[in-house]
Amino acid sequence: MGMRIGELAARAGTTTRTLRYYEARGLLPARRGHNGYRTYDEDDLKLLRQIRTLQDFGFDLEETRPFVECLRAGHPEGDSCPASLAVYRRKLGELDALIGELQAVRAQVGQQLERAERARAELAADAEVPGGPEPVCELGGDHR
Amino acid sequence: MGMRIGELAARAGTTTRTLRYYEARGLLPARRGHNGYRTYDEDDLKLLRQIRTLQDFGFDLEETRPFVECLRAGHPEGDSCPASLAVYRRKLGELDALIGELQAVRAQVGQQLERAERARAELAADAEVPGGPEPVCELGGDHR
DNA sequence: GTAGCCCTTGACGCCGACGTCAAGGCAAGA
DNA sequence: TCTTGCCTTGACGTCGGCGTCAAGGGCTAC
Repeated sequence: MGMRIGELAARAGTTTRTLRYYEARGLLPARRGHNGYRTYDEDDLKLLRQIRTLQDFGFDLEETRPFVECLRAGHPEGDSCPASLAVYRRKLGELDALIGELQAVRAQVGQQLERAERARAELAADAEVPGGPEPVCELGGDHR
Repeated sequence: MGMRIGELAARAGTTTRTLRYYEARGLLPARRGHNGYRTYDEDDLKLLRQIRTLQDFGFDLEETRPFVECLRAGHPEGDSCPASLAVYRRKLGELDALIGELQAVRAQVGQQLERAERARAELAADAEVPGGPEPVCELGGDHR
């Protein structure tokens, strides 16, 4: 029934280093066999998968703790407890805020790009009038 | 006309440490006075403001380099050069990709939250039938 | 016995953009 | 002269989530 750290890591698609790190952080403690080896069971795999899923969502390790504790308290899902739901909600707020900021930045950068492109177009057009097209600025850009 | 590092930092709303860091990175070299003090002028302030603006947009320091070099080459704006426009475009792509990922995560987390809330609602409803409402799980959550 | 694989702990490395502290120099005002 | 305030260089600390290396122990197969 039990497995050692290498197998657990492989089954969760992660590394032994990561598991030891989680243990050091108190997130995924391990039992020890007679020889000092860490021993895990299927429940640990479930905990670990919960952590990894949330990590993939961009949750901090600390934010996964309520989910892990909820599972260890015997609940069917990591998000069966209010503390986990609270983390979900907080994360949604953070995501919305971040997405909003990034969209604002995206708009600003887009405007800057358009403005700069218009400025270069005007320079090019001006150059047509006097004495033929002259190069404007070739600092490292478009070549190749 | 010249100013020392403290004044430049204050006028740009940053710190002396930051300016020394930029200099170490070769981004904002400084002349030196007779006593070894760094000396800056209004052009340096302009360079610095360009860097800070881009940093606020989330650009890496290295990504600001083409803008700085463009200004130092005598162009009116940091984005008057093709290399700068290339950075703009690359950044737009990165932003779009990132925003897309975050929106996908947001949707997933939203679904998880709804599912978990429904599950709890069903548990609460089930509890109504037998012998009155019983507490479901109070691990650290909603209190206060 | 010995090769080979897995395990153990400990500890330093990484990345980016600085913060923070230490020890000392220069200039100006009281 | 002494204090005050700004300046200098150098170097270590921060944060998260591990990667990577070192030195050594355990167990199995041959």
